[in-house]
Amino acid sequence: MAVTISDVARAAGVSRGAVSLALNGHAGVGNQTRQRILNTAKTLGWTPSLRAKSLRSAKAYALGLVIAREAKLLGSDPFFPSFIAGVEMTLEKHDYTLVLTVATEPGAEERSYRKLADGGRVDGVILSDVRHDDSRIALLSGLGLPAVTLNRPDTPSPFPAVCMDDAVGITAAVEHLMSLGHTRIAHVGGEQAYLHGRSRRRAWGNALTAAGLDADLFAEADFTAPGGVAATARLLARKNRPTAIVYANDLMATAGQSYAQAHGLNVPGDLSVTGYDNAQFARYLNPPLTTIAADPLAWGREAAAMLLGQVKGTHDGGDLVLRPPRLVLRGSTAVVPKHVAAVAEDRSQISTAGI
Amino acid sequence: MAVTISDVARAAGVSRGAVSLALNGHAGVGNQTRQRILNTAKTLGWTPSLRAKSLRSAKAYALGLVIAREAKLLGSDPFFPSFIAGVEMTLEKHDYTLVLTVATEPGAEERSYRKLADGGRVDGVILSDVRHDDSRIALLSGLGLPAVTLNRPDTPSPFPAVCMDDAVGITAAVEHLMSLGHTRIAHVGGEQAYLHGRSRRRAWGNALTAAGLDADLFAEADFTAPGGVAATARLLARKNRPTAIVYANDLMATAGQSYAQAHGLNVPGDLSVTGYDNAQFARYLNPPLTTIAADPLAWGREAAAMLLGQVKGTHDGGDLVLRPPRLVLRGSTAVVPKHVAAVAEDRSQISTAGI
DNA sequence: GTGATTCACTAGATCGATTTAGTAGCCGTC
DNA sequence: GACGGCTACTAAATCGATCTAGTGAATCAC
Repeated sequence: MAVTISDVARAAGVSRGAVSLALNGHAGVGNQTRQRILNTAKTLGWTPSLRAKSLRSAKAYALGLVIAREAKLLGSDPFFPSFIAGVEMTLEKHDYTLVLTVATEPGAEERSYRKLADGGRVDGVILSDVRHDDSRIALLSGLGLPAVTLNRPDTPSPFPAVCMDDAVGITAAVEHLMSLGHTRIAHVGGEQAYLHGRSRRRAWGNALTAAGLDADLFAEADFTAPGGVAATARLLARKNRPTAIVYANDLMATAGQSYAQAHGLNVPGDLSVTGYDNAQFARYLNPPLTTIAADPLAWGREAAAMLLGQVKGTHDGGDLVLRPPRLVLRGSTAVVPKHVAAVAEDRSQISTAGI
Repeated sequence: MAVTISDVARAAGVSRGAVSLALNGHAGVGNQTRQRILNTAKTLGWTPSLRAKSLRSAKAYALGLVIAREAKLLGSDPFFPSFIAGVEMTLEKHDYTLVLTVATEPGAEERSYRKLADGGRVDGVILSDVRHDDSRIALLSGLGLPAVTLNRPDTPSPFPAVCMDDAVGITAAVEHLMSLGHTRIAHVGGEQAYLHGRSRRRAWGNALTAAGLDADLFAEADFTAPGGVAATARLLARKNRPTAIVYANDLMATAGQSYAQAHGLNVPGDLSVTGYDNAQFARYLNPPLTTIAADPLAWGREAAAMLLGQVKGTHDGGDLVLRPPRLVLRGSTAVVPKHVAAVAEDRSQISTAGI
């Protein structure tokens, strides 16, 4: 920090320009002079000032991530920490760092993006938790800030996307439950304002209708444990209660499973349950939770790589599709209870007869 | 970004210096000139270039946090996301941002600190997960980087600390268990290289010996679920198995409880269990987990505030002690099983007689 | 009424690196 | 031996803000 390029120049008896050329491996200095400069730089313990570099090159050497979450919800989200670890895996190979902003209040999100963009604190941002008709797309293109989105927005977006299809996992979960004889399969979804809330619901609905079943047992929640409890309570209070519930994340599944057990239902004997995320605690629940394992680490790694490419102008602009999450079978799913199966059998005969 | 202070100066018909004075509210420009400058700046949409400011003021306007964790462990830690949210609560009020680095490999940690310090990317760092004889203290003072530590290191440290005493909660947990009649109370600790691993163990031991009980049922683990399982297995395999286990975090408690149940033990009927962290899922376990609720949000908020004070030279150098975590009673703890209580009674009589 | 002081403002240096334009010296060539 | 072309380097501008020194004009004191 204290030692600058001028100090090196003086010590080596050359001009600042020569030092710059030597240190950056550019042509224009003779070999012995270059060596002398390199040696003195090393001896003096010179390190480049990122601040000077930034000003000169009009680059921040940093990428941004804005997380919009209520503060108290953040601790229970298994996604972001792993995702960020993935981002770092890419960044540590380059001379970039991650600037993280948490927007805990609704209005704070836009302010956060402006804060990152205005002063030129970052060279680009990763857009996560994409929402239906997401206003941030327009905001960022207005700000002229390069970006990469996690999954493709449902509005026209100038930014490339790194995609991980959550439909595949949900479809697998529903099909798994159907193969166990379930016909009344409910879904507790996250906020439908989020694209991943929507796509999970859609996948659930499609899998059911493709099998000729009704997709009517839906309850919207908010990805939180209390929300999961409330949604589960609504579903179980129905006259035609589900025999299986596909939750949009592990936290809601955990809370829902706990609620069902507290009300005398055996899981999976009376009710099968699946989650999403494969949180580490999920396999230690009682029963262990059948869930869907995504790969947030890879997602972070690739998103950062794509954004770097975007910033450096080497990215071609195309989307990248990652390997989809896979179903992890554990003890929270089992064959449909016999008496229910019998009833379902009756019904299906009746409905078949009715056609 | 495109519009600079020179543009404003030209448009307002004054010098760059005058614009700077006006925009920063310094004396030296007349009132009407100041207004004119402010207006033109607003009209042109000028925002200060953080890069130029940084170079000029030799400040980064950013604080750093290095998280050293294996990538796959990060998703299950309820501490950091909340902690970071707390840090942001403080930073968003100032013109600072958080630069986050994740060091997933052992050697990467020092590199991370150097990366933050060398280029002058941050003005200070928060030192978390303080270890016994922590080498980072010397590293950071060598680098001349201001810092704040979470809890006071056990080596002389020039940095102020924000402290949250985890002994209080553990002591409360042990006393709670003793009040339920337990005498064979084990502890599954985290790595003893961490100060919070040590202090929790010490608190457990002290509480037991203060009550005249032996603190011999200790098993070291690593804060992970598999580690919790292994440690629990070792404890339960002892001839004189514990009737209660105090775990150093919720994840290990969850895994341990699950292991005990899988091996035919009723929790809390045969074995009482307590955790630490009050992770959101903990109250939805079966049974709900008795645990210790810290306040990582407040910790982050105060640590950031202290570091900012440190950086700006307004901090007095003293430590700050936050309110200690509190015990949250749930269903995983209950009175000691009768037959065990009888045996314990016998023993205590014998040992008393032996004195 | 003259010297001192204050006010409002400007010119230019500065932070640390990169880059452009230019120069001195050397070699080769016709 | 004059010129072109090359290498190895230097001086100075540049990025965008801030800070220092200084200037001209107005005001004040005695």
